Amino acid sequence: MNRIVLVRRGGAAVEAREHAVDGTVEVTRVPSDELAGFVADRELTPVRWVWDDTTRWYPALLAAGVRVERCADLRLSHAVLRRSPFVDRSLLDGDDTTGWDALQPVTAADAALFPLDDPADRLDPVAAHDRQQAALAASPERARLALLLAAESSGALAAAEMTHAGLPWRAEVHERLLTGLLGPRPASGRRPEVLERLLVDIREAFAAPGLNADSPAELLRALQAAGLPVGDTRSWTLEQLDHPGIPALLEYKKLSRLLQANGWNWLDTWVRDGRFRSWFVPGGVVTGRWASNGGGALSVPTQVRPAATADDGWRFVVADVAQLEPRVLAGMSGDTAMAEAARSTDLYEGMVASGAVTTRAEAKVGILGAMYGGTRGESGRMMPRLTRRYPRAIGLVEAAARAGERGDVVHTLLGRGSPVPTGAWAERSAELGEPPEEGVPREDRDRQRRAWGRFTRNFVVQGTGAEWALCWLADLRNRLWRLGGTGTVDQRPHLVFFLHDEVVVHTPEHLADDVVEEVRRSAAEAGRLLFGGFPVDFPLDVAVVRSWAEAG
DNA sequence: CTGACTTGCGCC
DNA sequence: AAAGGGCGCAAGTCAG
Repeated sequence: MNRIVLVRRGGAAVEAREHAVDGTVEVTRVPSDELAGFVADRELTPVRWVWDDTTRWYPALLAAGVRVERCADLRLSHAVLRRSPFVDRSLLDGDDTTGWDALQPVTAADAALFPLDDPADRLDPVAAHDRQQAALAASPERARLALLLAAESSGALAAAEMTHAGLPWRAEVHERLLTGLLGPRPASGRRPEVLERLLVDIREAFAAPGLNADSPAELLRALQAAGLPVGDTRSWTLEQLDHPGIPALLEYKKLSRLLQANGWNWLDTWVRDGRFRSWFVPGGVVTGRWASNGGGALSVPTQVRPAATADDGWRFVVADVAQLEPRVLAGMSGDTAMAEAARSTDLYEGMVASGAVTTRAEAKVGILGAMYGGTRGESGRMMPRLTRRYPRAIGLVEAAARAGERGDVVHTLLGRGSPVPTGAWAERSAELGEPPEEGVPREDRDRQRRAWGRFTRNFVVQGTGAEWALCWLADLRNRLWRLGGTGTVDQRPHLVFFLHDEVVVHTPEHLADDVVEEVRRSAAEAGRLLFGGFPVDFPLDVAVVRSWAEAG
């Protein structure tokens, strides 16, 4: 398949360098205002677009109604390759390597700034692409790495499309919900009346007339003055207390949180024209998970999800994977016993059925403890039994933890590397018998060492889970496009939300059943891509709904 | 005053 | 004795 490298040449033109499979290169100068038409034309036959950064190219193409099938995102690929233990990093060295290291994605908030002085314009995408291809070709694990890079780049396309489309959101539903819980929208700077009433009760109950319940420090002093033995003001802590003022305080905290995080200001800021508009940030987390920017898109509370409602004549298809990470762990470790338990729709029940544990609660706490490094209490007690039953799965996370504690780098199945640890505990000089850094007590260093081990333990599972999800998303994106017939991305079934192990597709109602089918097929395909013939299942919970709140 | 940090809580 | 991973966000707090 031909690759076309796009290079900005000032604001007015783009240079398109088409690399044919036989090695020849054809260079075309395209005026910027003709780029969308050029891309649309070349998309008629398979091609891979190579560009410095999807967030710098794709939004404008989408705005012009042009969708691309595949790309190579040099910024994201660079980030993966620079850290991968599968890569000879010296092959990536060039004059502008540090520039690629530092390159940040852009969001619409920056858009006004970046054409004038964009650091990306000081980078050479042609040379970077050559170096990346050479590094990939020289890797002993190039098949896995190539899959990771393709998935990462597809994710970048999906993210831009989701950002472009926005999540359907009915402001009037959201407002009704707020008014019902908090009272009418107050004047700016005032508390809603329900909060005011609760505050009166709280002040009275704790004999603290001027108390500002939004101040943790002030609140803590008031609680302690009332004789309550607390060291913080978390809801979970307060729930343990027996005091007549606590119910009102808990209610206040809950409603206050709703107001601050997803209240009227949130609506004003993030919802426009019936869409919640935030930015998905592929590769925003070291493990490979996505981050988000704006409106807290990764933590939309279930409380306000009723407002996420499909357009008239459309539906949401909401799908999530049950227990993604334990299944991924079974697959990547080749643990047949755990994979057997994963044959069940509920992996934890599968563990009970096999006799590994007695109750589902035990299974859950044990597995989560194994993946997060919890060794206290219940989950700690489960470990010997789990280790006997699932030696390869538990062995894999234990090895990752030990490697992290030594200061070593660990990697995901497809080769994403963990960061190199910094900090006094990780100084290699300590191993060479040199005195440890002044002023850092041994206990502190040991605690930091174990904390890093928990991070690397989780990294391998969370990161491989993110790879599975990326493959799922990438394959689903293409299947949805093929379902659609004609029209732009948001006129066909299209992704509107993605969060670690869950997707939401917005689709014309008559295609909803087809979308369900494609969601399932793409999940199966993701399993094949990562684990080949190894028999580990990824069952989905799928719902066709009008509102996001109806799912799950 | 701004900016950096802390606290607390939402999501997976 | 203590020992649970990853985020984003808003408000409060505090130093400069």
